[in-house]
Amino acid sequence: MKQLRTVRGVQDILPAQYKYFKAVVDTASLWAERYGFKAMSLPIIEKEEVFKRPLGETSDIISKEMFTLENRDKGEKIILRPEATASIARSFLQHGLQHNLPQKLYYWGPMFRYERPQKGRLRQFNQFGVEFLGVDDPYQDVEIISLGYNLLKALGLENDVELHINTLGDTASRSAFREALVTYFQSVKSGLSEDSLKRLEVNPLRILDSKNEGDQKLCQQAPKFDAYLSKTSKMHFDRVCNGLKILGIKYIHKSNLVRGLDYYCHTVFEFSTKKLGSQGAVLAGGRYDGLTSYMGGQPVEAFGWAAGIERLMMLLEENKTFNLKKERCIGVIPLDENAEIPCWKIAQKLRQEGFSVDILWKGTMGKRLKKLDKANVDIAILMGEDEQSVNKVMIKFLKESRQELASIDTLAAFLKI
RNA sequence: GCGGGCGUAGCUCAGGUGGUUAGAGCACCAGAUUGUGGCUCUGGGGGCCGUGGGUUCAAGUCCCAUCGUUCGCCCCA
Repeated sequence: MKQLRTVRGVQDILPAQYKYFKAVVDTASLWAERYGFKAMSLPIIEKEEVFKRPLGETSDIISKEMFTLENRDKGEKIILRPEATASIARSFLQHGLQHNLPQKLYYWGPMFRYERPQKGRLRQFNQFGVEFLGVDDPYQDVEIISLGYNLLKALGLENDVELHINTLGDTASRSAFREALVTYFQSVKSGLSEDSLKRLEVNPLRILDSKNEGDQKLCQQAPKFDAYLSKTSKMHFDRVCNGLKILGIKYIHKSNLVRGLDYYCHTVFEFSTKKLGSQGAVLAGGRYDGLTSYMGGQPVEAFGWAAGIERLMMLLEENKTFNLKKERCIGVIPLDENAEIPCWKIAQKLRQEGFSVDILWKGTMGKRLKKLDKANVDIAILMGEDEQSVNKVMIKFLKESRQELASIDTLAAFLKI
């Protein structure tokens, strides 16, 4: 029989890696809560419409990366969510959260995109995200970016990433600029690369960050966004930059930073790394004031970001400067049959006292100690005939190569020191 | 979706121009060690050489396809 394996582009995360995954989620949750965000959970399946308009029909995610399902009884189309910001907006409207602004929400969970797999790019991957709804002050943009910064710093990754920011302006500025770009690039169309010809149709702003040399040359002569930015857009962005300076967060203004999703406006940013090949973005987001109105609700100003948990996990694994929390754990070894039940009771009691305890029922003492040593366990508790006769156990401190007898009744107190 | 590299033991990898029973290190198991782990030594188990087809007297090795992975493009977390 053929060996069963995971489907393309998805992965198991075994305990050896999961500890890093958990470190990312725990650290991110901790920091989100320090900023006043509240956790919530969203479904993995949604109606297609939740994403279609907000992300844009022509976006890659909608046009070619959706996992679709059929809802059997109604024949309606269901999709596996490709991201969660639109889900948040849907949930926000569904439950009337706009009546209690602002809302600070965070979530994490799997997302699905039908892409060509690569290192750091999976078809099922996990994102951790925060969304701040009901705020228009540019300093709040900075506040949320600083949460991302603090998270990366807490993970010991601040030297692995760069912060890139840009503004997409308001709708009017952006469409004026877009028009100017289209006019310009139409006039030099013959010099554009094949990819950029497509971009000209789908997302002309994208031509600006083309890696093609010919495109880049043409871009030098292209209209500049600055000339089309409205006064308020400019002020917004200046204030964001100023806020970052106030908090001492280094950034690079990349005027060609564009997001592929329609719902973004004004500030967009990404923390990106060079250590993951072409999958550089580890934590990215921006402002999306119009998102709720795409769904038929009142417009609500909002700012948020999402981080790729697996990408951060990979950086963490490589970096090694991050200290994983390790609980002190104990292994209990009954040396003969008579010791089994007393040992079991001891283990139960210690667990109730808050210790992590494993019982090793079988094997020679040497084998069992060896197992504990390999598992990096701190303390072994041994009980054989000798100990039982005096109502004690042997406590072995594996890291310190010493052991001493301890009374069973006062064991928990003894170990807590 | 497009172009390139790579798939040999659980892991990391050797296996010139095709030629006996496919190797190493680490890991695993057992013993040296019948109440004491780490160190050392000795032995052992493990392989449809990713899969399918083809060329050949003969394929881990060459060819084709396919799947997976990886790098770049695209895109993105």
